[in-house]
Amino acid sequence: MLSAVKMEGHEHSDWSAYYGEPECYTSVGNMTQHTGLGMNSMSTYMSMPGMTSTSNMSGSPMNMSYVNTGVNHSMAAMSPGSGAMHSMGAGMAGMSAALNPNMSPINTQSSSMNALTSYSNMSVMSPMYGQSNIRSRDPKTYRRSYTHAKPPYSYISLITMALQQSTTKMLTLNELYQWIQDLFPFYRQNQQRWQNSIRHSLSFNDCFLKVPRSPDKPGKGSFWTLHPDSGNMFENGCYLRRQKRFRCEKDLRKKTSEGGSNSSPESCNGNESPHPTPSVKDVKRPVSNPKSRQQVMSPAEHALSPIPQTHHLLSQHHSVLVHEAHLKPEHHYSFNHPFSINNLMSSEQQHHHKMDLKTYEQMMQYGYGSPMTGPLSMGSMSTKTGLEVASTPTDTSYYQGVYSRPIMNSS
DNA sequence: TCTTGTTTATTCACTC
DNA sequence: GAGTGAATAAACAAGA
Repeated sequence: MLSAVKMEGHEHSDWSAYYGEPECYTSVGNMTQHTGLGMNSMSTYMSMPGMTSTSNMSGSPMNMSYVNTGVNHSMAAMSPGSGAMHSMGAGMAGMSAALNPNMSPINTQSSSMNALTSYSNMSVMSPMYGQSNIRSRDPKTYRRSYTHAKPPYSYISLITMALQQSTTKMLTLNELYQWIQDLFPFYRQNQQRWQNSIRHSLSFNDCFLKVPRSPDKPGKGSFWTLHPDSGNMFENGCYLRRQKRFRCEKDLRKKTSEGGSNSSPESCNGNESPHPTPSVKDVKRPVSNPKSRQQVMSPAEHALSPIPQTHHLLSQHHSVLVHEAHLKPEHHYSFNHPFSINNLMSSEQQHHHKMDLKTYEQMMQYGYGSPMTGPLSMGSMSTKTGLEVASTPTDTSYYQGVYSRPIMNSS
Protein backbone atom coordinates (compact mmCIF):
# COMPACT_ATOMS: atom_id res chain seq x y z
CA MET A 1 0.00 0.00 0.00
CA LEU A 2 2.86 2.26 0.63
CA SER A 3 4.49 1.41 -2.54
CA ALA A 4 2.94 4.23 -4.35
CA VAL A 5 4.30 6.63 -1.89
CA LYS A 6 7.66 5.11 -2.04
CA MET A 7 7.57 5.12 -5.73
CA GLU A 8 6.71 8.70 -5.73
CA GLY A 9 9.32 9.26 -3.22
CA HIS A 10 11.67 7.72 -5.61
CA GLU A 11 10.61 10.06 -8.25
CA HIS A 12 10.74 12.98 -5.98
CA SER A 13 13.35 12.25 -3.52
CA ASP A 14 11.69 14.17 -0.83
CA TRP A 15 8.03 14.72 -0.82
CA SER A 16 8.27 17.15 1.91
CA ALA A 17 10.25 19.28 -0.39
CA TYR A 18 7.07 19.78 -2.27
CA TYR A 19 4.27 19.26 0.10
CA GLY A 20 5.84 20.05 3.32
CA GLU A 21 7.05 23.32 2.20
CA PRO A 22 4.77 26.19 2.07
CA GLU A 23 4.27 27.24 -1.39
CA CYS A 24 2.06 29.71 -2.93
CA TYR A 25 0.03 28.59 -5.77
CA THR A 26 -2.24 31.14 -7.06
CA SER A 27 -5.05 29.94 -9.10
CA VAL A 28 -5.80 32.96 -11.06
CA GLY A 29 -3.17 32.34 -13.57
CA ASN A 30 -4.16 28.80 -13.98
CA MET A 31 -7.68 29.57 -14.62
CA THR A 32 -6.70 30.50 -18.05
CA GLN A 33 -5.49 27.01 -18.56
CA HIS A 34 -8.88 25.72 -17.94
CA THR A 35 -10.68 27.00 -20.81
CA GLY A 36 -14.04 25.55 -20.72
CA LEU A 37 -14.18 25.17 -17.06
CA GLY A 38 -16.18 28.25 -16.77
CA MET A 39 -18.30 28.20 -13.73
CA ASN A 40 -16.68 25.06 -12.74
CA SER A 41 -13.64 26.96 -11.87
CA MET A 42 -15.57 29.25 -9.70
CA SER A 43 -17.43 26.54 -8.03
CA THR A 44 -14.38 24.79 -6.99
CA TYR A 45 -13.03 27.82 -5.37
CA MET A 46 -15.86 27.79 -2.99
CA SER A 47 -14.14 25.27 -0.91
CA MET A 48 -11.53 27.65 0.06
CA PRO A 49 -10.50 28.13 3.57
CA GLY A 50 -12.59 30.68 5.16
CA MET A 51 -15.71 29.44 3.65
CA THR A 52 -18.48 29.06 6.00
CA SER A 53 -19.91 25.76 6.85
CA THR A 54 -22.53 26.20 4.27
CA SER A 55 -20.00 25.54 1.64
CA ASN A 56 -19.58 22.10 2.87
CA MET A 57 -21.95 19.31 3.03
CA SER A 58 -22.41 17.61 6.23
CA GLY A 59 -20.25 14.62 6.25
CA SER A 60 -17.90 13.58 3.62
CA PRO A 61 -18.51 14.54 0.08
CA MET A 62 -17.95 11.02 -0.81
CA ASN A 63 -20.86 10.11 1.25
CA MET A 64 -22.81 12.91 -0.04
CA SER A 65 -23.89 11.10 -3.09
CA TYR A 66 -25.44 8.51 -0.96
CA VAL A 67 -26.40 10.32 2.10
CA ASN A 68 -27.46 13.61 0.92
CA THR A 69 -29.52 12.51 -1.93
CA GLY A 70 -31.18 15.80 -2.01
CA VAL A 71 -28.17 17.28 -3.55
CA ASN A 72 -27.95 14.72 -6.18
CA HIS A 73 -31.55 14.91 -6.85
CA SER A 74 -31.39 18.51 -7.40
CA MET A 75 -28.34 18.22 -9.47
CA ALA A 76 -29.72 15.52 -11.60
CA ALA A 77 -32.97 17.26 -11.87
CA MET A 78 -31.27 20.39 -12.92
CA SER A 79 -29.83 18.89 -15.95
CA PRO A 80 -32.05 16.28 -17.36
CA GLY A 81 -30.35 14.83 -20.30
CA SER A 82 -27.63 17.31 -20.04
CA GLY A 83 -25.01 14.71 -20.38
CA ALA A 84 -22.34 15.47 -17.97
CA MET A 85 -23.84 18.76 -17.07
CA HIS A 86 -22.07 20.65 -19.63
CA SER A 87 -24.55 23.36 -19.55
CA MET A 88 -23.54 26.14 -17.36
CA GLY A 89 -26.90 26.38 -15.82
CA ALA A 90 -26.74 22.85 -14.72
CA GLY A 91 -23.32 23.27 -13.42
CA MET A 92 -24.26 26.26 -11.45
CA ALA A 93 -27.31 24.58 -10.15
CA GLY A 94 -25.33 21.64 -9.06
CA MET A 95 -22.85 23.92 -7.59
CA SER A 96 -25.38 25.70 -5.57
CA ALA A 97 -26.86 22.48 -4.52
CA ALA A 98 -23.57 21.39 -3.23
CA LEU A 99 -23.14 24.65 -1.60
CA ASN A 100 -26.36 24.48 0.15
CA PRO A 101 -28.74 21.63 -0.25
CA ASN A 102 -31.56 23.77 0.91
CA MET A 103 -30.91 26.41 -1.55
CA SER A 104 -33.52 26.94 -4.10
CA PRO A 105 -32.45 26.59 -7.66
CA ILE A 106 -33.71 30.06 -8.11
CA ASN A 107 -30.91 31.26 -6.02
CA THR A 108 -28.39 29.41 -7.96
CA GLN A 109 -26.91 32.29 -9.69
CA SER A 110 -26.62 34.49 -6.76
CA SER A 111 -25.05 31.81 -4.76
CA SER A 112 -22.61 31.20 -7.45
CA MET A 113 -21.71 34.75 -7.56
CA ASN A 114 -21.31 34.78 -3.88
CA ALA A 115 -19.00 31.92 -4.25
CA LEU A 116 -17.09 33.75 -6.81
CA THR A 117 -16.89 36.69 -4.58
CA SER A 118 -15.66 34.53 -1.84
CA TYR A 119 -13.02 33.17 -4.05
CA SER A 120 -12.00 36.55 -5.14
CA ASN A 121 -11.62 37.66 -1.63
CA MET A 122 -9.71 34.67 -0.68
CA SER A 123 -7.46 34.81 -3.60
CA VAL A 124 -6.52 38.21 -2.55
CA MET A 125 -6.19 37.41 1.04
CA SER A 126 -4.28 34.26 0.95
CA PRO A 127 -2.17 31.91 -1.00
CA MET A 128 -4.20 29.13 -2.34
CA TYR A 129 -2.42 26.42 -0.61
CA GLY A 130 -2.66 26.29 3.05
CA GLN A 131 0.50 26.44 4.86
CA SER A 132 1.46 26.14 8.36
CA ASN A 133 4.41 28.35 8.40
CA ILE A 134 4.05 31.47 6.54
CA ARG A 135 7.32 32.72 5.48
CA SER A 136 7.78 36.02 4.00
CA ARG A 137 8.81 35.03 0.59
CA ASP A 138 8.39 36.36 -2.77
CA PRO A 139 5.12 34.90 -3.87
CA LYS A 140 6.52 34.40 -7.30
CA THR A 141 9.01 31.95 -6.04
CA TYR A 142 6.40 30.06 -4.18
CA ARG A 143 4.70 28.50 -7.07
CA ARG A 144 7.76 26.97 -8.49
CA SER A 145 8.00 23.35 -7.51
CA TYR A 146 4.40 22.97 -6.80
CA THR A 147 3.15 21.79 -10.06
CA HIS A 148 5.90 19.26 -10.16
CA ALA A 149 4.70 17.52 -7.09
CA LYS A 150 3.07 14.39 -8.22
CA PRO A 151 0.21 13.21 -6.09
CA PRO A 152 0.73 9.84 -4.51
CA TYR A 153 -2.24 8.36 -6.24
CA SER A 154 -2.15 5.94 -9.06
CA TYR A 155 -4.06 6.70 -12.19
CA ILE A 156 -6.49 4.00 -11.26
CA SER A 157 -7.02 5.72 -7.99
CA LEU A 158 -7.59 9.03 -9.62
CA ILE A 159 -10.08 7.60 -12.02
CA THR A 160 -11.85 5.80 -9.27
CA MET A 161 -12.03 8.90 -7.16
CA ALA A 162 -13.35 10.94 -10.00
CA LEU A 163 -16.01 8.44 -10.85
CA GLN A 164 -17.06 8.05 -7.29
CA GLN A 165 -17.24 11.75 -6.85
CA SER A 166 -19.45 12.06 -9.81
CA THR A 167 -23.10 12.27 -9.07
CA THR A 168 -23.93 10.00 -11.89
CA LYS A 169 -20.99 7.78 -11.13
CA MET A 170 -19.85 8.06 -14.62
CA LEU A 171 -17.81 10.47 -16.59
CA THR A 172 -16.51 10.97 -20.02
CA LEU A 173 -12.86 10.82 -20.65
CA ASN A 174 -12.64 14.53 -20.94
CA GLU A 175 -14.43 15.01 -17.68
CA LEU A 176 -11.99 12.70 -16.07
CA TYR A 177 -9.18 14.77 -17.43
CA GLN A 178 -10.75 17.89 -16.08
CA TRP A 179 -11.41 16.45 -12.71
CA ILE A 180 -7.86 15.33 -12.31
CA GLN A 181 -6.47 18.57 -13.52
CA ASP A 182 -8.73 20.53 -11.31
CA LEU A 183 -7.74 18.61 -8.29
CA PHE A 184 -4.10 18.12 -8.99
CA PRO A 185 -2.21 20.93 -10.57
CA PHE A 186 0.56 18.53 -11.28
CA TYR A 187 -1.51 17.13 -14.06
CA ARG A 188 -1.72 20.36 -15.86
CA GLN A 189 1.51 19.59 -17.44
CA ASN A 190 2.69 16.75 -19.59
CA GLN A 191 -0.87 16.11 -20.49
CA GLN A 192 -0.11 13.84 -23.31
CA ARG A 193 1.75 11.54 -21.04
CA TRP A 194 -0.65 11.12 -18.21
CA GLN A 195 -3.74 11.30 -20.34
CA ASN A 196 -2.44 8.45 -22.35
CA SER A 197 -1.98 6.60 -19.13
CA ILE A 198 -5.49 7.41 -18.10
CA ARG A 199 -6.84 6.02 -21.32
CA HIS A 200 -4.68 3.01 -20.92
CA SER A 201 -5.90 2.46 -17.41
CA LEU A 202 -9.49 2.73 -18.47
CA SER A 203 -9.10 0.21 -21.20
CA PHE A 204 -6.77 -2.11 -19.43
CA ASN A 205 -8.48 -2.46 -16.11
CA ASP A 206 -11.59 -4.48 -15.74
CA CYS A 207 -12.76 -2.27 -12.97
CA PHE A 208 -13.69 0.41 -15.45
CA LEU A 209 -16.62 -0.01 -17.71
CA LYS A 210 -17.51 1.88 -20.77
CA VAL A 211 -21.07 2.94 -21.23
CA PRO A 212 -22.11 4.24 -24.61
CA ARG A 213 -23.89 7.47 -25.08
CA SER A 214 -27.49 7.49 -25.94
CA PRO A 215 -28.36 8.27 -29.52
CA ASP A 216 -29.97 11.50 -28.50
CA LYS A 217 -26.82 12.54 -26.75
CA PRO A 218 -24.25 12.49 -29.42
CA GLY A 219 -20.82 13.45 -28.49
CA LYS A 220 -17.36 12.25 -28.41
CA GLY A 221 -16.42 9.37 -26.29
CA SER A 222 -18.36 7.12 -24.07
CA PHE A 223 -19.04 7.38 -20.41
CA TRP A 224 -16.90 5.51 -18.01
CA THR A 225 -18.05 4.03 -14.80
CA LEU A 226 -16.83 1.73 -12.13
CA HIS A 227 -17.53 -1.91 -12.24
CA PRO A 228 -20.17 -2.63 -9.65
CA ASP A 229 -18.06 -5.31 -8.13
CA SER A 230 -14.97 -3.24 -7.92
CA GLY A 231 -16.12 -1.87 -4.67
CA ASN A 232 -13.21 -2.47 -2.41
CA MET A 233 -10.21 -2.21 -4.59
CA PHE A 234 -8.59 0.21 -2.29
CA GLU A 235 -7.92 -1.00 1.11
CA ASN A 236 -9.47 0.99 3.87
CA GLY A 237 -10.26 3.71 1.51
CA CYS A 238 -6.65 4.33 0.88
CA TYR A 239 -6.25 5.32 -2.68
CA LEU A 240 -2.58 4.84 -2.90
CA ARG A 241 -2.48 1.38 -4.28
CA ARG A 242 -5.02 -1.27 -4.76
CA GLN A 243 -4.91 -4.20 -2.45
CA LYS A 244 -5.52 -6.38 -5.40
CA ARG A 245 -6.15 -5.74 -8.97
CA PHE A 246 -9.72 -6.08 -9.90
CA ARG A 247 -10.42 -8.71 -12.46
CA CYS A 248 -13.62 -9.97 -13.74
CA GLU A 249 -13.85 -13.68 -13.27
CA LYS A 250 -15.94 -13.91 -16.28
CA ASP A 251 -13.22 -12.45 -18.35
CA LEU A 252 -10.64 -14.49 -16.62
CA ARG A 253 -12.53 -17.62 -17.38
CA LYS A 254 -12.87 -16.53 -20.87
CA LYS A 255 -9.20 -16.08 -21.13
CA THR A 256 -8.19 -19.17 -19.34
CA SER A 257 -10.68 -21.55 -20.76
CA GLU A 258 -11.12 -19.93 -24.10
CA GLY A 259 -13.86 -22.14 -25.24
CA GLY A 260 -14.17 -24.06 -22.06
CA SER A 261 -17.31 -24.40 -20.09
CA ASN A 262 -18.89 -21.39 -18.59
CA SER A 263 -20.92 -22.71 -15.83
CA SER A 264 -19.55 -20.82 -12.94
CA PRO A 265 -21.30 -17.87 -11.44
CA GLU A 266 -21.30 -14.66 -13.30
CA SER A 267 -19.84 -12.63 -10.62
CA CYS A 268 -16.65 -10.77 -10.94
CA ASN A 269 -13.94 -11.22 -8.53
CA GLY A 270 -12.19 -8.95 -6.29
CA ASN A 271 -15.00 -8.06 -4.09
CA GLU A 272 -17.64 -10.55 -3.79
CA SER A 273 -20.92 -9.05 -3.21
CA PRO A 274 -22.70 -10.36 -0.21
CA HIS A 275 -25.88 -10.18 -2.13
CA PRO A 276 -25.33 -10.98 -5.71
CA THR A 277 -26.39 -8.13 -7.77
CA PRO A 278 -26.65 -8.31 -11.45
CA SER A 279 -23.33 -7.23 -12.61
CA VAL A 280 -23.19 -4.50 -15.08
CA LYS A 281 -20.65 -6.44 -16.92
CA ASP A 282 -22.90 -9.41 -17.02
CA VAL A 283 -25.57 -7.52 -18.70
CA LYS A 284 -23.79 -4.90 -20.46
CA ARG A 285 -20.67 -6.25 -21.71
CA PRO A 286 -20.84 -7.46 -25.16
CA VAL A 287 -17.41 -7.36 -26.51
CA SER A 288 -17.27 -4.20 -28.41
CA ASN A 289 -14.24 -5.42 -30.09
CA PRO A 290 -13.43 -9.07 -30.27
CA LYS A 291 -10.02 -8.25 -29.12
CA SER A 292 -11.15 -5.81 -26.62
CA ARG A 293 -10.93 -6.35 -22.97
CA GLN A 294 -13.39 -3.68 -22.31
CA GLN A 295 -16.96 -4.39 -22.88
CA VAL A 296 -19.82 -2.11 -23.23
CA MET A 297 -23.46 -2.42 -22.82
CA SER A 298 -25.35 -2.23 -26.02
CA PRO A 299 -28.46 -0.11 -26.16
CA ALA A 300 -30.54 -3.22 -26.42
CA GLU A 301 -28.94 -4.70 -23.43
CA HIS A 302 -29.32 -1.49 -21.67
CA ALA A 303 -32.98 -1.66 -22.24
CA LEU A 304 -33.09 -5.09 -20.79
CA SER A 305 -30.74 -4.37 -18.05
CA PRO A 306 -32.00 -3.99 -14.54
CA ILE A 307 -29.30 -1.44 -14.24
CA PRO A 308 -30.14 1.78 -15.91
CA GLN A 309 -28.08 2.86 -18.76
CA THR A 310 -25.64 5.49 -18.16
CA HIS A 311 -27.00 7.97 -20.46
CA HIS A 312 -30.36 7.28 -19.08
CA LEU A 313 -28.98 7.82 -15.70
CA LEU A 314 -28.10 11.24 -16.72
CA SER A 315 -31.61 12.08 -17.48
CA GLN A 316 -33.32 9.97 -14.92
CA HIS A 317 -31.79 10.78 -11.69
CA HIS A 318 -33.83 8.31 -9.79
CA SER A 319 -32.20 5.72 -11.86
CA VAL A 320 -28.96 6.90 -10.57
CA LEU A 321 -29.97 5.82 -7.18
CA VAL A 322 -30.89 2.46 -8.49
CA HIS A 323 -27.62 2.24 -10.18
CA GLU A 324 -25.78 3.36 -7.14
CA ALA A 325 -27.41 0.64 -5.23
CA HIS A 326 -25.47 -1.68 -7.41
CA LEU A 327 -22.29 0.17 -7.20
CA LYS A 328 -22.14 -0.28 -3.51
CA PRO A 329 -19.07 1.79 -2.96
CA GLU A 330 -20.14 2.79 0.45
CA HIS A 331 -17.51 0.91 2.22
CA HIS A 332 -15.00 3.01 0.46
CA TYR A 333 -15.96 5.88 2.49
CA SER A 334 -16.14 4.29 5.80
CA PHE A 335 -12.53 4.74 6.41
CA ASN A 336 -10.45 7.62 7.25
CA HIS A 337 -7.16 6.64 5.89
CA PRO A 338 -4.86 9.57 5.46
CA PHE A 339 -4.95 9.05 1.75
CA SER A 340 -8.54 8.14 1.58
CA ILE A 341 -10.91 9.93 -0.61
CA ASN A 342 -12.51 11.21 2.49
CA ASN A 343 -9.45 13.02 3.38
CA LEU A 344 -8.77 14.06 -0.09
CA MET A 345 -12.10 15.44 -0.92
CA SER A 346 -13.63 16.53 2.23
CA SER A 347 -13.74 17.20 5.82
CA GLU A 348 -12.57 20.67 5.62
CA GLN A 349 -15.72 21.49 7.40
CA GLN A 350 -14.85 19.08 10.07
CA HIS A 351 -11.48 20.49 10.67
CA HIS A 352 -11.99 24.00 9.70
CA HIS A 353 -8.84 24.00 7.77
CA LYS A 354 -6.79 23.27 10.74
CA MET A 355 -4.39 20.52 10.96
CA ASP A 356 -5.99 17.35 11.92
CA LEU A 357 -3.56 16.09 14.41
CA LYS A 358 -5.04 12.73 14.37
CA THR A 359 -4.61 12.44 10.69
CA TYR A 360 -1.21 13.85 10.99
CA GLU A 361 -0.26 11.26 13.48
CA GLN A 362 -1.72 8.61 11.30
CA MET A 363 0.31 9.70 8.44
CA MET A 364 3.43 9.86 10.38
CA GLN A 365 2.65 6.47 11.65
CA TYR A 366 2.22 5.23 8.14
CA GLY A 367 5.48 6.75 7.31
CA TYR A 368 4.27 9.06 4.69
CA GLY A 369 7.10 11.33 5.11
CA SER A 370 6.29 14.88 5.10
CA PRO A 371 3.63 15.94 7.43
CA MET A 372 0.81 16.14 5.10
CA THR A 373 -1.41 17.87 7.26
CA GLY A 374 -4.84 17.40 7.72
CA PRO A 375 -7.21 15.95 5.44
CA LEU A 376 -6.67 16.89 1.95
CA SER A 377 -9.54 18.97 2.46
CA MET A 378 -11.69 20.64 0.05
CA GLY A 379 -15.25 21.32 0.12
CA SER A 380 -17.48 19.38 -2.02
CA MET A 381 -18.37 21.20 -5.11
CA SER A 382 -20.46 20.68 -8.04
CA THR A 383 -19.06 21.45 -11.33
CA LYS A 384 -20.51 21.84 -14.69
CA THR A 385 -19.70 18.25 -15.27
CA GLY A 386 -21.90 17.21 -12.48
CA LEU A 387 -19.00 16.26 -10.36
CA GLU A 388 -18.94 17.00 -6.79
CA VAL A 389 -15.55 18.23 -7.10
CA ALA A 390 -14.00 19.51 -4.27
CA SER A 391 -11.47 21.26 -5.78
CA THR A 392 -10.71 23.76 -7.97
CA PRO A 393 -8.35 24.05 -10.46
CA THR A 394 -5.48 24.97 -8.80
CA ASP A 395 -4.86 25.49 -5.63
CA THR A 396 -7.35 24.53 -3.31
CA SER A 397 -7.31 21.31 -4.76
CA TYR A 398 -5.25 18.61 -3.49
CA TYR A 399 -2.47 20.66 -2.20
CA GLN A 400 -4.52 22.76 -0.02
CA GLY A 401 -5.13 19.90 2.23
CA VAL A 402 -1.58 18.96 2.13
CA TYR A 403 -0.83 21.94 4.13
CA SER A 404 -2.19 22.11 7.41
CA ARG A 405 -3.36 25.44 8.35
CA PRO A 406 -5.50 27.97 6.88
CA ILE A 407 -3.63 30.20 4.70
CA MET A 408 -2.89 33.52 5.99
CA ASN A 409 -1.96 36.40 4.01
CA SER A 410 1.59 35.83 3.09
CA SER A 411 2.15 39.27 1.88
C1' DT B 1 -7.54 16.61 -37.64
C1' DC B 2 -8.20 15.65 -33.13
C1' DT B 3 -10.02 12.85 -29.61
C1' DT B 4 -11.04 8.54 -27.91
C1' DG B 5 -10.18 3.82 -27.22
C1' DT B 6 -7.41 -0.54 -27.56
C1' DT B 7 -3.43 -3.09 -27.41
C1' DT B 8 1.36 -4.30 -26.84
C1' DA B 9 5.66 -3.67 -24.82
C1' DT B 10 9.00 -2.10 -21.53
C1' DT B 11 10.49 -0.71 -17.16
C1' DC B 12 10.33 -0.13 -12.29
C1' DA B 13 8.96 -1.02 -7.52
C1' DC B 14 7.10 -3.92 -4.29
C1' DT B 15 5.68 -8.33 -2.05
C1' DC B 16 6.18 -13.07 -1.18
C1' DG C 1 13.64 -14.54 -8.47
C1' DA C 2 8.78 -14.77 -9.69
C1' DG C 3 4.60 -12.52 -9.67
C1' DT C 4 2.08 -8.40 -9.56
C1' DG C 5 0.73 -3.55 -9.83
C1' DA C 6 1.66 0.49 -11.97
C1' DA C 7 3.72 4.07 -15.18
C1' DT C 8 4.97 5.14 -19.61
C1' DA C 9 5.47 4.96 -24.56
C1' DA C 10 3.86 3.91 -28.84
C1' DA C 11 1.15 2.17 -32.64
C1' DC C 12 -3.15 1.73 -34.47
C1' DA C 13 -8.16 2.18 -35.40
C1' DA C 14 -12.54 4.46 -35.16
C1' DG C 15 -15.46 8.28 -34.68
C1' DA C 16 -16.83 13.23 -34.30
